[in-house]
Amino acid sequence: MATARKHPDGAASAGATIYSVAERAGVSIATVSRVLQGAGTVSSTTAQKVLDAVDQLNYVPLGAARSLAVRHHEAHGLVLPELTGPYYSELLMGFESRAAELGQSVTLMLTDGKADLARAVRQLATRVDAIAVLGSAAMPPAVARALHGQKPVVIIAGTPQEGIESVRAENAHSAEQLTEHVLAHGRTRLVFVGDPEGAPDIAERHAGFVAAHRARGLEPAAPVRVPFREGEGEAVAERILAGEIEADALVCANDELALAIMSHLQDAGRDVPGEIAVVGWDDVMTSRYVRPGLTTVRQPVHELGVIAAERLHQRVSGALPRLEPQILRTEVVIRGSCGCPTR
Amino acid sequence: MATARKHPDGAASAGATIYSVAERAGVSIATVSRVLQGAGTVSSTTAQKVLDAVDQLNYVPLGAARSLAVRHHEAHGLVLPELTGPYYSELLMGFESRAAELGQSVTLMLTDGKADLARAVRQLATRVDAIAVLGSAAMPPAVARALHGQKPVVIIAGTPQEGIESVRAENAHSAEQLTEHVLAHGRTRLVFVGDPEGAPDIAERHAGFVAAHRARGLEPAAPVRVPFREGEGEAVAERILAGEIEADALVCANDELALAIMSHLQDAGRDVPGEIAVVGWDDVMTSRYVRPGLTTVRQPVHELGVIAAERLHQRVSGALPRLEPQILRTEVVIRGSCGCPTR
DNA sequence: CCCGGCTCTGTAAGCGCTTACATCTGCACC
DNA sequence: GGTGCAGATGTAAGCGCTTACAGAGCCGGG
Repeated sequence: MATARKHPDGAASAGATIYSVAERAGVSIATVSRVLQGAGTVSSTTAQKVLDAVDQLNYVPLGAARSLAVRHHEAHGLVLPELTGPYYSELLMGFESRAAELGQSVTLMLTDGKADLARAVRQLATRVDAIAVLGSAAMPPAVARALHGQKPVVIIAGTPQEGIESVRAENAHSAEQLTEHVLAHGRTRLVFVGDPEGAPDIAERHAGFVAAHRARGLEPAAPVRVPFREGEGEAVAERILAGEIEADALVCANDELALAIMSHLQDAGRDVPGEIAVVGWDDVMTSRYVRPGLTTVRQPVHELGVIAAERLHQRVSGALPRLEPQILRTEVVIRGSCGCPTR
Repeated sequence: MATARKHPDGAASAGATIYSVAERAGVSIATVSRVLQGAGTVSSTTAQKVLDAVDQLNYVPLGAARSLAVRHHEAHGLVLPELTGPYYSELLMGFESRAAELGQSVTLMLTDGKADLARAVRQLATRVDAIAVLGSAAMPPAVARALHGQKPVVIIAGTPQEGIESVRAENAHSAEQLTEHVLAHGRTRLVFVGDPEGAPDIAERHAGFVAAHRARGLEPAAPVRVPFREGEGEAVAERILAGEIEADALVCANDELALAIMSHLQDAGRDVPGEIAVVGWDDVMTSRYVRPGLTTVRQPVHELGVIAAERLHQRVSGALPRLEPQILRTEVVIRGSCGCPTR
């Protein structure tokens, strides 16, 4: 009846193992495992003994050992560029909540500021069953490809790559709608602010911008290519104030940019939207608070995260990759900065 | 010379193991491990053979197996309530960046909306070497205590608990300073908005609020106890508009609250700061953009995250817990909403 | 020419779990 | 009273790595 014990030490609570628990409860490690996993049949009196022992020893199973045995990490990886602004946070919240529901931990990796990205990603791949990557994350395509084939991968809001699953929000159509809305206000010199080559979704938004012009037989002006940094907004505003950029409406690639420009312009005494209209993208919190309210586009960011976690889990559970990109609907939010009297 | 191989299959690249790599490279698994870990001495020609094999098989080591062998997860856990607003994101970014520098992955858990918190935390404990918990995370103290003793724990911005390491930003003193600043503007009916019992840092801020009054021989009014939700701000504003709350200055527990109230008040035609001053806490992005700019307090949130990651790592590496709480300095940011002409 | 001491590589023993399979009860049934 | 079966438990074989230890070459010095 003596319990097998290659593990002589039963002391250190900090190092309690399934063996010490088994010994203390007077059962075999198999029984302990069964009780803890709720698998198999165990009499209730035995189960109680085990539970007591677990309690007394303050036993926490070693995840790595279980992972090795079951051959699953029970964890999903998420790769984001960074976390400023509400976009990524919201996405992460969606991802985490769904992953947790599915019993998966989430291991986060931020790419910005990382010296050796490839190494970091490879290291991540080592500890998770599947990985979701934000399209805008500065991830060498080669890395993404290497990952794929090793682990299920889904790309969020990025250019779909051959054979890699992807999910994103609709961009081009709403951009066209938004642009058309501004044009309908009678504006004629619209300028797109943001770098279409900087990220795939920006490219799409720009495409919508162009399409709206073409639909009216207009030729769109060249975009003002700037990165997302808040500081860039000021710079753009300066160029406008200096007359370097001529425009009566600005279609910005995101709200941060739009807000910075708008605020700077207003400080310089310009009338927004009177002299110049400004619209953004993302519907961040600030956009509701500034005056005039910023007209923008709302994306189902939270849901993007949820879906990514969901797909990952299904793939890990053996589902086949979904061939075509999943595209979620967005919504134009009209406030005052476009010229509408709304508020 | 034949390589040991209990593992007959050498096919499936998706399932490449150290055995298949070893076999392919014509060496033993020990050598493969040495090459990959950069430990021990391996001739460069052998190393190259291994590297080639790794490449061809697209081999990704199984983290769980390594963790089990080295008896470290090489991962830190971080428990936050949620991720809206810049506070938690910034913290997380600090945490992640430092953890990554130290070669640790970060596994994130969000408590809001989690049905079985205790279970979730226990599950987290299973997969990481150490855990940082945000003080405001709705974590049953019992859980925190159970964790502690199992794994190193640090509490961020929370009430220090017996024997548990903690790090936070200074609150009481800056709150006193901020309050005194408002009082110095000649305001007499200040009201604290926020629930001192809701979170330990709020309690401290309230204490500072009270102290500033006492220092002038004034008796502070009772706080308006409301939670953080943005919606609550509107409700408070309504109560002020209705004359239910009498005040010529509002000291709010955080910026979200302050902004919501201020914006609502302004929409109703009230003059801020003319009729009523409003100050907040956190210096979120929006606070720079609204007019008047919101006077607030800036905390070294990023650094809080960095330090937490740092301490965790040191503890895992055998360092003793730091006895007294580490307290970081904050900074009052004066803008216009307090009555200053600044801008 | 032998030997000590390198350098490089292989052998094998775990790390702490899960789980298929074997074993052992006890009990209902004939 | 024997048979069969279901329920409860134990046995032991891995899961894929790391690493202490040992062995095999090889070099130079005495």
